[in-house]
Amino acid sequence: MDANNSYQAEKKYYETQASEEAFLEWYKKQSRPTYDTPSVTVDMVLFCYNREQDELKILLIKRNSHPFKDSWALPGGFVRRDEATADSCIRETFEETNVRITHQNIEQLHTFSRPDRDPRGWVITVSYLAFIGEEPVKAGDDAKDALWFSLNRSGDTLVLSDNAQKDIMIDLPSGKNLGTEKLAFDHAEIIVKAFNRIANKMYHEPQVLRVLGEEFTITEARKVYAKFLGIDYREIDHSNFKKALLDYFVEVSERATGVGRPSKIYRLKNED
Amino acid sequence: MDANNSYQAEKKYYETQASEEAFLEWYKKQSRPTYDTPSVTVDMVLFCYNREQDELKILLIKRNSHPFKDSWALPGGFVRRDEATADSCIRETFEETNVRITHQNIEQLHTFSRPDRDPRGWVITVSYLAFIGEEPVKAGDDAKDALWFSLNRSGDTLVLSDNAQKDIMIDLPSGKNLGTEKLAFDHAEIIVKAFNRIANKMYHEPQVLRVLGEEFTITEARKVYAKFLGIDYREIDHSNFKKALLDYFVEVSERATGVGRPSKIYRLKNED
DNA sequence: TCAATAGTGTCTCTCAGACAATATCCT
DNA sequence: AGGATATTGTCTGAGAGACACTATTGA
Repeated sequence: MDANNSYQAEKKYYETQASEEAFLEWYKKQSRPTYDTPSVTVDMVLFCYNREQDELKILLIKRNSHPFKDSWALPGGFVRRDEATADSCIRETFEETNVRITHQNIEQLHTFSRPDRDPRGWVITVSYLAFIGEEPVKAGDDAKDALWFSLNRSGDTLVLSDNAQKDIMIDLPSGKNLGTEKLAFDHAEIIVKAFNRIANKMYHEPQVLRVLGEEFTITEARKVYAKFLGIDYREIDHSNFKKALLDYFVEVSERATGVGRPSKIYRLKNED
Repeated sequence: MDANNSYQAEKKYYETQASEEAFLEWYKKQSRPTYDTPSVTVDMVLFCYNREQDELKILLIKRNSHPFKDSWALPGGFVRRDEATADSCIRETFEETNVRITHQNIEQLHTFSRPDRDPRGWVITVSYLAFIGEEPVKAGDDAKDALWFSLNRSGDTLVLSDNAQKDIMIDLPSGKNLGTEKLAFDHAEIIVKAFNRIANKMYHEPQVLRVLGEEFTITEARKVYAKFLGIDYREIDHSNFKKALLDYFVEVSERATGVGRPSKIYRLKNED
């Protein structure tokens, strides 16, 4: 206790009496942690869209180690020293799934900190959101598998599906897993947060359309929006949709392939 | 190296071979930290409004210990084990300033993680935003002072002022301190983030009006909005303003005091 | 009665949404 | 030619913003 008292006195001296330089020098010499510190992880909610299948997709990995071994989870992992969390997120996504994201299309979502959200102990996670044109994935060392799951909204339920996998179902209002196949940690909640955020912002920040890659047609954009609204794309009027979003688009070229009148091709305007 | 190799083998065994129960038991016995972990703090951006002075205010504390001793800073501090960050934020705000916040009017803002944002080393901060009717403040043990600073927007500059203190100036586009009086850490950036967030959302999420306490008049609400727009409140048309926001209000009573026709009193409707 | 304050009403212009018409391609 | 797909154009009703008017109070 005496030792502790003298440590406290010393601490107080450096914190309040000494110069800032002296304080920092002293501080760095201390081995005892001033406070108990949590681990910090990042999680990435990454969306893409497949034109042929008309499917909105979300990237998941299968965990190959405890906890939640063999469960599906968002890509992510521990933040390293000298890394901003956005960088960790980009790095981990690449390591686990071989998908390269840039700072352009990454957006911070929310930080989840329930003290019991990780069975290993105290782990806080900073979640991110991004959109990318569909890319091949390849599970890295840290993951047993990596897969684009189709994501469909049916009323208040999100259904994540893949032919070879059991469906994962999430209740939108509560953010809870519904079926037997459960996502790791609180990742269902994170996905719901991302989904709602996108649906709310899409009409004034159409970054979602990056799932279509650089270029897209009005109808393709309608299809993507329809996925977030949980409706058929034909319920979104072509003319009105175009009027609402044309300010964010730049026309780049004319024709395309396929049946019917060729569509014009657009890009997203650069950041406002 | 041999010791380390065998540790790695053991780790791999528990992570990938053993049962989850066995893994967790093993995990909790480990003394060596699996990863280097950052400290995590919270910061609170708290706004209020003083009717007599017609001033929007923000709560700052004067730091009484290094680093940034004697600088003004947002209330906040280290997150403790078994605490969600929102709880830490409420606790620290109370400890440092004697102001009680509830979960009702607290909203997560952003997590700041630049690795060099704290001279002590690796510290990540989760920032929060809240509104409260004006309350007396009293500096706690951790702070040398606690004060409501008036906040005025003049073009692209935020000016934080108090009669007895030097003005603090922040450039809105860059989030940088302008004058000689500088805020601690990256707190200028956090305040700018909060300010912009409020200004963007005010017309469809008028939670800002909680700075007026429970009840308020249309004109009082206009005055608060004008502060965020950096204009005189008379530039906001009474009639149009009311039309735009009436859906979020409930009329509670009629008359008030003062010169002129008595105003009606409103409350915010409960959460949608 | 006048100035100050606040609430109510009106006019116009714009925009969102429903729907109709036209254009271009494939078979 | 006919069906499919996409673009362009029109009509209407609701809402935003400018502005004028009325109501209530204190001096």
